[in-house]
Amino acid sequence: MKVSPLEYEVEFFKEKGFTRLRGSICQEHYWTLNPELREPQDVPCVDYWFDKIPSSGPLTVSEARRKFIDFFVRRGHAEVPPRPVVARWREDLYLTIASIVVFQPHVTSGLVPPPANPLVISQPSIRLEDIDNVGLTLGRHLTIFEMAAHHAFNYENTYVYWKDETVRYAFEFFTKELGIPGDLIVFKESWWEGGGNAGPSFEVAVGGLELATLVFMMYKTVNGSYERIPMLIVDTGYGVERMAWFTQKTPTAFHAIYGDLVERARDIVGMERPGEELLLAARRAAGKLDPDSPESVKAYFERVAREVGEDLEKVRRALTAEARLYSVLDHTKALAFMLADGIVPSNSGEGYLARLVARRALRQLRLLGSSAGLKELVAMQIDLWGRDFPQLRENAAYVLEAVELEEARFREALERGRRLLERELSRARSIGLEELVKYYDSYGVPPELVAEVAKGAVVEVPHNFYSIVAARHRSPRSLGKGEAGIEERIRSWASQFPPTRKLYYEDPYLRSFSARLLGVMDNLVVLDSTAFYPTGGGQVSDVGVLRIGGKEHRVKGAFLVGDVVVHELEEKPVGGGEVHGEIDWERRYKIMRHHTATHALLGAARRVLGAHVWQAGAEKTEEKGRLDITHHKPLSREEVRKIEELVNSVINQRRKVSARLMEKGEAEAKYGFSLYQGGVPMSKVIRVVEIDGWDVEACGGTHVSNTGEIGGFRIVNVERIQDGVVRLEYVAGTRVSDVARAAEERLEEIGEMLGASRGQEAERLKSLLASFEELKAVADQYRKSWAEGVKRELRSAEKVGGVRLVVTESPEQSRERVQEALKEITDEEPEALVAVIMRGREAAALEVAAGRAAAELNVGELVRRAAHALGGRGGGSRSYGSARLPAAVGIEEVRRALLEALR
RNA sequence: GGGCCGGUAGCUCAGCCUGGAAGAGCGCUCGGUUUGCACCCGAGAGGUCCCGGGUUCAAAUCCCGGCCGGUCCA
Repeated sequence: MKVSPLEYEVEFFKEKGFTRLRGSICQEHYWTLNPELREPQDVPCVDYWFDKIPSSGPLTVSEARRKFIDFFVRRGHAEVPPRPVVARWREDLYLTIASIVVFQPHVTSGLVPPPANPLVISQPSIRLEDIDNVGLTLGRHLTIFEMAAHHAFNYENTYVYWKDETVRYAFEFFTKELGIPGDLIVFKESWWEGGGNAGPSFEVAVGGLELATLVFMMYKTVNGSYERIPMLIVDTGYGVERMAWFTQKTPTAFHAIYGDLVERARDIVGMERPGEELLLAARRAAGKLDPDSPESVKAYFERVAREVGEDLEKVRRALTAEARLYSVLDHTKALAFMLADGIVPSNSGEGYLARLVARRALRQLRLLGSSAGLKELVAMQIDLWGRDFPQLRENAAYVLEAVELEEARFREALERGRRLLERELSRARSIGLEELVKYYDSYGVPPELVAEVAKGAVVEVPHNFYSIVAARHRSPRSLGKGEAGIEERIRSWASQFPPTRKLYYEDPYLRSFSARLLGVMDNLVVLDSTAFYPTGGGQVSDVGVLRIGGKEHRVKGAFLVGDVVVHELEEKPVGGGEVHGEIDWERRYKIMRHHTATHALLGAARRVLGAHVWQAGAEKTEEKGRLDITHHKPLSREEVRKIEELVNSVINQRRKVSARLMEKGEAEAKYGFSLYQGGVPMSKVIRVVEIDGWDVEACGGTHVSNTGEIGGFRIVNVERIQDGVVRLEYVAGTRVSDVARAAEERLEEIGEMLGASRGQEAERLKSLLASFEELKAVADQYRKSWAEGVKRELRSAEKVGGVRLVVTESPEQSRERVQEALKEITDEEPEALVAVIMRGREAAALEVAAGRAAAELNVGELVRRAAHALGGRGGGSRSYGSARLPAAVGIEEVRRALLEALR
């Protein structure tokens, strides 16, 4: 888009005497007080030289954050606490990647007012797209960072502030709070786009380091063009870690962020400390380093080597090792935050992202030649950041256990891969690119490990290895989800009606009601109010009857289109006006019990297993409830029992269950994001269901009013349905009795089959098994004597063409048994040629085997010819054959055919 | 949610491409040898070839469907 220069003309610049210049290398426009600054002072146009720029004194990450927040609080901004790094309130994002994410989509779309306006926040954020560059750039790339931000939301009728004030704040903060000389601060003109929005922006850079981005969100992107949105949003992002780096002037950002943790981690890994000179030279050069370009990386190493007067290889090795150490620090911090916010590592969803980070950290450790584990490092991160982020300490036990488990899994995967690879190598094959990709993609073995195991037999690993892998995964775009497959025709018809009054919310115990008929299309009916609960939130819809025009119609179900409840009848009704409805109450009550039981169960599971337990799916029907929860390992019998007992005691405590509508922001502030167990409602007001002192969730279902009404609870099945997800199935209320009866009836049935009286089933089965063993032994005896008989017959049989032929019938119909017997006979009688007929109803099967002395015979061919002569088909190998013959074939007939074929 | 790999003895796996009597190593049991600890020799037990269907005279093997595990990517 062609951006008008007017977008960047700010009153403050004129007032202060800023000039607009254009860089000679980077060709971008920027605003400065100092025309001597020939470039916009940003990577990759200049070296880092911020260490030469004065500041008001070194700040830790924690201090820089505090300073920022206090500055804006003093200027009328309200402090908003940070959210989790897992974006639970977003359906389209796994991780919180910026502070603005906190306010999307509800605030930015204008649906919900912000918690304060203007506001200030410091939001821990995680971005994984640059994970491979972490470390090498000495801190420009991080997976986890804090984005400090002040936001202002300007509505059509409420103006807060816009560009001018935002730029003033930035200038004032950097000069007064950080002590940066104003003539070294550069505002580079830029354009920002993301999440469907766009707008002009300034990148604020000092001495090569970009310290902040000031975005003025004012467009939305529509098919590649821009449309003004009614809101004007000030979206800023100040890098807290960069402020710490800038003020501490340490060789790398990691030293500024982690302090002495860098050296402690170095000791754990067992690395030498590089000379200060090397790191300082690296920092100067890192400003122009483009980690995605092999040429730029090469030039970077060469320049550092030249400046410190060292051997290039030595420098490359030292800096690569440093980069690995730094990325281990970065990844262990990201992992601590991800796990503490409740991610369970798995092979899909956000769980996979945690696994990705853990495995990359482990790989870096391996490449450093260290056998150190992640656990100790993660524990150190919890220690370092736990004061500012208490969730780290609260969930430390789970975090460390999950880390340990991930490590074990990775080791197992590598072990498996190593065995496969060694086998492959023993077949003296060389390892090419194709194999490298296969080992990584299918078995999780990174290419450098393949190279290590395969030694010389491996091709070079291409630098774009991971994009080669990624290319294999490019899949056709998935279809847009659409609202659960409701036909467009129905959708547009239904949406013309006013919202249905939801009587099932006003009184979940309402069984019958009167309403006015608003519309009919085929068998679909819309009323002005209804007690029929429409399918949603994992709760199945009600069924029942509607009396329309004097005739009763069965209601098969109901569903929601927007705010309109659509009833699905068995046939099209006639007439209209007053309608009387009645729901199937027995069914509904069972569903309500299961639904409330689900909430009680989730509360119990979180208490027994930990706060990382989240609902991963649920269904409540008349028969049973089903709840999928995130958890990193299978539940023990003991844990299941504890959870069940806990739910039953909640039932006995007769806790109050209440549902009420709350302002979204208010509910979040009061209860946290564990509200959103079943997804995030896109509305200003949400319905909050609370079991007093036990569980609070945003939920649109119907519930009993007291846990006592659940009436009883029994977990009937537990299974692991996916890595990191455990499924619980359970029944409540009178269904407990149904399930108990069904179990009893099953036992009775078994008892009857066993002929055992009540309570004697196990004894009876034991003795039956004993007699079964006895019978098996007897059958073996018979088999043996049958085989002996065949052998006797063989010995007395006439020798024809070097073999003795016996044709006989088997009392058993099992191919396998006959083969077993034939094997024994032919092993013992080398000259044997034995044919066994097994007679079935439709056809007879023939099995023929020969002993060793009959080696020159081709049994398969023999059988093929004989079978053909007898009107069947057959074949086989040199020593064994089988055929299918007409059912009535006689022994003598078979003998003659075989003899015929023999000559 | 999708791609790729896999499921055979207690364990680790071969056999599958090219259909024809289910194998190896380790472990286990017994016997011998030895009496220095991953010793050697011999014998033996141990199988729903993941499940279901199809093709075929014949399926661990080929085809279809399902279940389970691993792994990479959204």
